[in-house]
Amino acid sequence: MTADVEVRLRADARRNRDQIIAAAKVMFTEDGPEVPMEEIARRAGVGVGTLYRRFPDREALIRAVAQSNFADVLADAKAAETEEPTAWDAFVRLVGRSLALRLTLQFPLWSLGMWEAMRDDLEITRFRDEILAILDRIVVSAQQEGALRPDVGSGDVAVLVSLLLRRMPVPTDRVAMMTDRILALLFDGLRAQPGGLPGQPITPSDLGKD
Amino acid sequence: MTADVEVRLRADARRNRDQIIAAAKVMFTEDGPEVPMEEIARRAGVGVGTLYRRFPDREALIRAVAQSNFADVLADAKAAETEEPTAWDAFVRLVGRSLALRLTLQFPLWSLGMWEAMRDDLEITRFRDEILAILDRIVVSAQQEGALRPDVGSGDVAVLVSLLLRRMPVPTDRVAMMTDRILALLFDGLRAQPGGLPGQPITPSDLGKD
Amino acid sequence: MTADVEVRLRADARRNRDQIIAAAKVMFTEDGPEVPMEEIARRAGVGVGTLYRRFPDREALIRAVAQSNFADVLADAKAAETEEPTAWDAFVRLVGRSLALRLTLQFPLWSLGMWEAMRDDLEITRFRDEILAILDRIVVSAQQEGALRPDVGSGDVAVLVSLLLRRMPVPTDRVAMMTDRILALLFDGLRAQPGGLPGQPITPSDLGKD
Amino acid sequence: MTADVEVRLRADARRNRDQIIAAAKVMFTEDGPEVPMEEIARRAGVGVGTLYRRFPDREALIRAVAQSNFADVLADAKAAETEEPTAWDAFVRLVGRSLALRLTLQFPLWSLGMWEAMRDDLEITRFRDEILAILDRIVVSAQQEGALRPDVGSGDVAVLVSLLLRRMPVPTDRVAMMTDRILALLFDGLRAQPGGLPGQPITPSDLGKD
DNA sequence: TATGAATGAGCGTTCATTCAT
DNA sequence: CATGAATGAACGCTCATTCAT
Repeated sequence: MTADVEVRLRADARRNRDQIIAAAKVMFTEDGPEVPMEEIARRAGVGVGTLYRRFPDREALIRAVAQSNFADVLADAKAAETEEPTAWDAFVRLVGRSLALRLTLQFPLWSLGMWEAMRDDLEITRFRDEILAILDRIVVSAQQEGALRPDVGSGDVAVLVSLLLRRMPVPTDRVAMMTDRILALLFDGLRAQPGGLPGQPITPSDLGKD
Repeated sequence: MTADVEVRLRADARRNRDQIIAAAKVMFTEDGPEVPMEEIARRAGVGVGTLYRRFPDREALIRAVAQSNFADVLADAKAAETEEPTAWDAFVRLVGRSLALRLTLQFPLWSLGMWEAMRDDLEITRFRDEILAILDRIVVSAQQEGALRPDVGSGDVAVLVSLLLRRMPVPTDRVAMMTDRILALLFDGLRAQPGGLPGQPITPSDLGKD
Repeated sequence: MTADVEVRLRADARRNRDQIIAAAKVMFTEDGPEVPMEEIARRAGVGVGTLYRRFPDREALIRAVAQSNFADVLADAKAAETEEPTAWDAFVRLVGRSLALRLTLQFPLWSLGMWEAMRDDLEITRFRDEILAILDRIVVSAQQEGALRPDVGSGDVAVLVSLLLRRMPVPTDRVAMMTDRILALLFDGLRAQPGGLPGQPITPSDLGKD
Repeated sequence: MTADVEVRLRADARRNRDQIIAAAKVMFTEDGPEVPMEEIARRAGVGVGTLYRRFPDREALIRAVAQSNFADVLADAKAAETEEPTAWDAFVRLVGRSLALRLTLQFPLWSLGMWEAMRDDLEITRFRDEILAILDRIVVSAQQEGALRPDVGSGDVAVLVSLLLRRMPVPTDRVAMMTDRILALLFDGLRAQPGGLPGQPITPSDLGKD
């Protein structure tokens, strides 16, 4: 019974927490990392105080949102790896179709401070490492399949995608088509076999040392 | 004499204006679009009052900086078109080597409001149209040369580049190499002849309607 | 059975109340009258809600703490009066050695509002009157003994002590010695017989009219 | 002419600064160190922004007020030393009659943090050292005159006074008389020759090491 | 006209108090 | 009756913009 009460309480708190993160995810994505905390609270249907009870400051909230995003990406990556017939298919699905990936990647680009905050977050680091490990497996397999050019590393892919998948400030109805074309161009570039790329393939550990 | 005085004043004012824009260009690039106006003024060596005399508000200043950037890009584009032996070379130079282009492109991505402000600025629109016209000529020529795949439009290129050329939040010594590799991948994709891209080539007028 | 339960509850409640007051006493003394209520509750090992159930607001809690302090002082005063051989000894013990007195006296000095709150508290007033009555008896006796100068009233002593016995913001190891010296100076002043003090001796009833 | 303009500007700013400090002095004294900054600004007749332009944060303002207070005390101390016929007279005047001293002394008692902030302020330290040096001279002279007991140091006096001269939370009309009586008691204690005080005389350098 | 002082709205954050569980 | 989650008012501080000099 006591347990029951506590579970109920937790359920409530949990729901609030989730609502806050959901609201923050939307508002950060729409309005950038400086949206007034009060707006986030309003959108989540709670008071500011509640928001601050769960997340002591803005950075904590951002980290929580990032964790949530990374968790989604990890799920996507796992699904892509296990469900697709070829590594290239998995690659295309993960890079080209993961909405979670898109949302996640525009996050750390906000500012250097944010980048660092996220790098120091253990949870996020863990997610990131897992994701990169999966991506690395996919890249290597796709190269063994002969579908992906051999002179790229999974780090190249990560950088490329992180640069590419950001919100375009154009009317939304056009974004979809544009994005598809850009991705197609990108895949063509990644498939091409010819001459070498400059420098060395970028690996996950290159990124890790940032 | 009066004229003389006025001319002098104008020279002074001109210098102030230029210093302010130069300072703003640096600080916007380094610290984003929300740097305190007073910092910009300090860096320009003038008082805030002077800044506000020249640019009634932040948006006006941003527009002025953008104009200046676009003018630089236009100069780059003209030089590329006239000085390079082939259209493909001009294309690579403009897209891959124009620092002005890079700086310019990270600008309108700051926010939707900024994008709109710039679209409504007559001067900027003029620059932009000229730039896109040149880019379009280069693209068409490069396609006639057989160097550039025929199923892309100059709008594709503009979008691709605008997404690609942004500051990466990684240590600077690594950025150069990463950028080179990404650009090489991109050019390979653009060179590839194979199957079609989805949708229709994006043209300058597509972008104009945003 | 119901009675039993209620008695049990009362015992519980009583214990909670005591813990809260004990915690508050410590924290008010250490951190001043504005310590967050939640900290007090945490230290007392109860939830804020419980604290507020017992004490409707901060002032109520402060009054309760003050009552407790005054009760301790009264006990000290009674003990001093009955246990010491001479009135002067009782006087020195009460004024110079009563820790309860010291703690109590830094209390009402916090603010005028607090002072008034305490003056309007019937319980506190009763304690205070009893304490002052004892002090007055001691003062008169000590004067009859010839030990204490005749031109002071117990009110003088009360005022003097209330000003004197406050925490000094210096490293604690030095405080003890300083306090001893100050008290010795004070007692010398009180013992001295010479010329008159200005004004009239301050009596308990003078204080009562504040 | 330019100079003239600048002087005018400075005069304005100076006046604002002075008004802010004056207001802060009053409000800190009346309401403690946590009065809302906005109240201080209102009382000074300026906006919050102006206040923050001059004093980057609350601590800076407090330090400025303290400096001003200490400067006043120093002036009082100098006047007492030069104008009074005997060292004992100077002593009584400084300790017993300096309003500036009274106001100053309730300052550092607010909190440990404040005490430290003031100790790290070079300006304040300088004033303090000068004041203590004068007090020390006065104490020594008064002892040579035979008026002041020889077993106290100027540090004893400083501590005693700092404890003694604080606002009493009683109706103002009674404060004056009470204070006079307390001071008279104190002076009697200081004059008395009998037995020794415990510990060693407290010197300015003892205080300096706090 | 250039300056920088003044203003005040706005956001982050804390905490007293209330109330659902 | 205990708990601790939720609320929102209040205050610190920043900065865009205005305006006196």
